Amino acid sequence: MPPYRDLFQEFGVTEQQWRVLRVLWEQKHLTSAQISNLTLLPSPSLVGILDRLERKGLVKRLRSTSDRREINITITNLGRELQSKVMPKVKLIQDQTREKLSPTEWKQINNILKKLDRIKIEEA
Amino acid sequence: MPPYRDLFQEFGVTEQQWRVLRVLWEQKHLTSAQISNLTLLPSPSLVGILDRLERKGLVKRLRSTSDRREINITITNLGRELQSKVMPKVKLIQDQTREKLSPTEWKQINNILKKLDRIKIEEA
DNA sequence: GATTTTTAATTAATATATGAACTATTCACC
DNA sequence: GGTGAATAGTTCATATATTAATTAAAAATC
Repeated sequence: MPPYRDLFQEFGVTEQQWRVLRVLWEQKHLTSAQISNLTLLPSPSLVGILDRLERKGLVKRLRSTSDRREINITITNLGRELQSKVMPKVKLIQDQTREKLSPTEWKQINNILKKLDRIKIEEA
Repeated sequence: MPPYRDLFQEFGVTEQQWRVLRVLWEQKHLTSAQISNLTLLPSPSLVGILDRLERKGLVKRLRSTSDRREINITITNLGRELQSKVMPKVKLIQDQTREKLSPTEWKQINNILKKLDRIKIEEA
């Protein structure tokens, strides 16, 4: 099993669920659309992902009072605890991955990916 | 909608279904396990993908007589027709993609991907 | 030759992706 | 100030991924 999935599974979340927690960690609250933009997860998928995160008590949903169409999503204390437990191990894996490429290759692939991302945006 | 998905949808197949047809195009028949290796599609997914391809009359399943555990999968004439209709348009899109990168960048990313692929195999 | 182990394909349960359609609000314009 | 267009979130139907479990057949071992 791939290293990240393996790690996350140990803590009972999936890779996509982690992506959501990750952006919620830094912003106090976000709407579903904002999370979708930050994580590139499609909003219909997000409904289920948030359901499952909520069921585990890792996030909370609160309807906005200013615009009653919006729903503010917040990470809970439990969610924060998870982050602090898992994040160090995530960093470890990241470092190991980066070490498998030379600094030059690392720069090259980042440039190319950036370039391809620009193309993607043009097409959208 | 991404260009390939867009194209395939016009002809009523998905990207994964196309990946299967693509490898069947060249070999007279393959087992599910062989298709899984060639396309990197997990075999449980393959069951459904082959079901849908079969329902559309694009492939056929035939139990092997030599080893009755195996099932030989063949592309039908209809499947072959689809290939010859769609393949030219696929090539067009491929060329357009390659043109968005310089020859140097193209080489760089291929080298890096090859390297990362080797890493993946090591981990497996 | 009967028992155990492997292997090929499948099923099952859960999670996610994709595209369309729908609901409730808000906004824009007349 | 009401009506139609835009927006946020959701639901729906279908397709696929993931992991574990299951079934049938073949191979290996004793």
